[in-house]
Amino acid sequence: MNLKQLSSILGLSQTTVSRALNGYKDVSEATRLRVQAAAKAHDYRPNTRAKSLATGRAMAIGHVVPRISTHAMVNPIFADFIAGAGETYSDAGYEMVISVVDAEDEVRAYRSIKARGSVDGVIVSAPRMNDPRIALLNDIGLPFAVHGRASGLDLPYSWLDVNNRRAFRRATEFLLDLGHRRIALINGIEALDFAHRRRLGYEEALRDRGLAADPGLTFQDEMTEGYGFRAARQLLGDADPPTAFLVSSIICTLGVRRAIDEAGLTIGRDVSVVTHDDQLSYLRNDGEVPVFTATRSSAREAGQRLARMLLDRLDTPDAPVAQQLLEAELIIGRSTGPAPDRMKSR
Amino acid sequence: MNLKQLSSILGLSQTTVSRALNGYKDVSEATRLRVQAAAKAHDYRPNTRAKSLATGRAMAIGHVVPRISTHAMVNPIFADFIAGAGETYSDAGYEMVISVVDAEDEVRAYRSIKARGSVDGVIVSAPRMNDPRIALLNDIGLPFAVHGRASGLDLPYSWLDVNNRRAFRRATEFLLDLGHRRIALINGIEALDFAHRRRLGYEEALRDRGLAADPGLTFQDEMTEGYGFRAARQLLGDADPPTAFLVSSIICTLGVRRAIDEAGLTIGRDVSVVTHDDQLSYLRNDGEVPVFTATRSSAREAGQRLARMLLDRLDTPDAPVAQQLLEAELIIGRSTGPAPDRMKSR
DNA sequence: GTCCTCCCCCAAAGCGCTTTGGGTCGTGCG
DNA sequence: CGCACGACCCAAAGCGCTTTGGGGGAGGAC
Repeated sequence: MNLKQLSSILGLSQTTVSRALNGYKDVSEATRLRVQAAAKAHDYRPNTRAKSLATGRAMAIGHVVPRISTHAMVNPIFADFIAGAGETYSDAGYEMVISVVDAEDEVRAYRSIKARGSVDGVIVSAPRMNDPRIALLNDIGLPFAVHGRASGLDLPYSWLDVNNRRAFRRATEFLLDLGHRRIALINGIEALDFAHRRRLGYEEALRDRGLAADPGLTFQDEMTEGYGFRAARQLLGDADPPTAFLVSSIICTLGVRRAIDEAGLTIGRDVSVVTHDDQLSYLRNDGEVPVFTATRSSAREAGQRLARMLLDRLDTPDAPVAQQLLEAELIIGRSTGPAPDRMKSR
Repeated sequence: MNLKQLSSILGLSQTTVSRALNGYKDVSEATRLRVQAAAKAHDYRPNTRAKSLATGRAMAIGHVVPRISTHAMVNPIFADFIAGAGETYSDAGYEMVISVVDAEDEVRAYRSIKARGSVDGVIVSAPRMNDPRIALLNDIGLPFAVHGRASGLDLPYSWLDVNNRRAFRRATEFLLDLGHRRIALINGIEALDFAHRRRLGYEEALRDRGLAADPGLTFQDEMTEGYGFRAARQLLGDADPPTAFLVSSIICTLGVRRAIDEAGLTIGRDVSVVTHDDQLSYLRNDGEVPVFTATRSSAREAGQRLARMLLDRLDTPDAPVAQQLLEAELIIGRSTGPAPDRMKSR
């Protein structure tokens, strides 16, 4: 069923039917109702491709996910984030298109997306420091919004970020208040902006107490369970092991917990752990008393909000860029306790 | 830069330029090269919307993810699966569009997808027993391929599945061989086909040894960490607790491990655990000796293969439906050992 | 009666591409 | 020489929609 058929059934012109369905003024209430009824009866939906060709709007938002040819990684946070964004899109009548592109030529990919015109805008994920994509997108005029920020750029652009620096600063202070002095940081890859900011927060808190960050206590890598395990195992085998771990992802934290268990230590008593918790739906860290003390911020909600932000931008392209900084809550769970050293020294 | 502009620059007709770029016969090698060079120089890409309107092919595949309004869940397996599929699409010049739809009216959603014509086919995930979507898609003539199967239907359709029954049968036999008699099954929701089949495999293995499945030992739910924890905690508190756990997802297994740890038991000695392992990229269960004994099958690879299957189907719609049954490997890790009861009884 | 407004409605152009159905050469063959 | 046939190329139609730019008719004001 297409417009032509529908309008001939109704004995009206395509113009009138189109206007009736799209809520234009120039059509009597009576015919509008008649058209709507017929559309529903025949289950008519305008063909997306034709519609977007005519209007110039694709009614779709792109998400570009880089494919690292060497090491195939799918961030589980991505799933929750996507789900949140997807809900917003679907409510607004938009579709979500995901392009998997070789990380090597992301630039080409964005140009191509623009030229092919299959989306109205894109969400940029996992910005690096001085991320070149932002300038590029500004250049080619493809609307976008960034999940995170890019330190070092002073271009204006729309973003939504968690206050990673403050969150990790608070988490570190919390551990310091408990008497911990050797605090390990199991971070994400620090070329990524969020990880960089988390380290800044960690270092600030230490510095404020007159402590220097021990480079031997900080790790950075792709935030897998295995990485968490290996880093923690190594640290716990040291001559002067940390009494607390600050971990960038709950996935990673699972590995840290495994290493602690294997070392025969008890979490929350012998060793404290604070994690960042993106509230992944399959890995909830909640309940009356959560398992892990955590800086908490919902990836799904971030997806919803950022999608909204981009859609608003498409509606009013001339509005100033929007920026949202979300604060992570510090949730006290059962994985933290007073530093054991301190108790001995009493 | 569009076709019109490009062809006027070249002093050729749009027809010729189009044919040159699309590899048609009717154009001399000289002009073809000239056209290709110009296209590259001006970074020309045909507009997707116009192209698909003209050809009738959207060059996109849809994935429909249901949104459960009450309980928002994002299966982390989905992320890996999607990533695999996305790679295949991108290599084939296809895009992936994800529609988040209210679970209540999935039927309407599929009809709408067909009518709007924004994709050439869809992947159906998480089929239930007698899943109505399959007949529906056959009816409306939207090409599709299913990740899993739907017990109870004898329609022909394309699918790719893991041999869940055999995998869980083998896993159960493995535990039985170790002397375990009380084996808990921490399953997914058994209205979903894969979970149903896993239970069948579990029951078959028990029956073959003359054992009846104890209903008190089997659980089913959304496969979260929390569910695994609660189920295992409850079971371990029983008067006659199981000596082994068979778990449907590694996420769930993390919760089971937590419960076992909290009960002061040692995994692989006091309690054995076998899990299904989808080889999630952030939760690898590998290394020389994996942590968990597992039935292993890659979600990402499934995505790649199923995508390929659907694309092939689009190319040759009249070919018979394709079906692939993958076998899961049984990987022996450190989470299993002889049943403790048996040792006592020596 | 005439003119002007509204109110509804429509024909046709246009979005950027593919594809049909010719055209125009030049060449080889009888 | 004339004809058939390839090899190249092109104009125009068409994909299904939106939108421009009217146009007819009813009603009100003069």
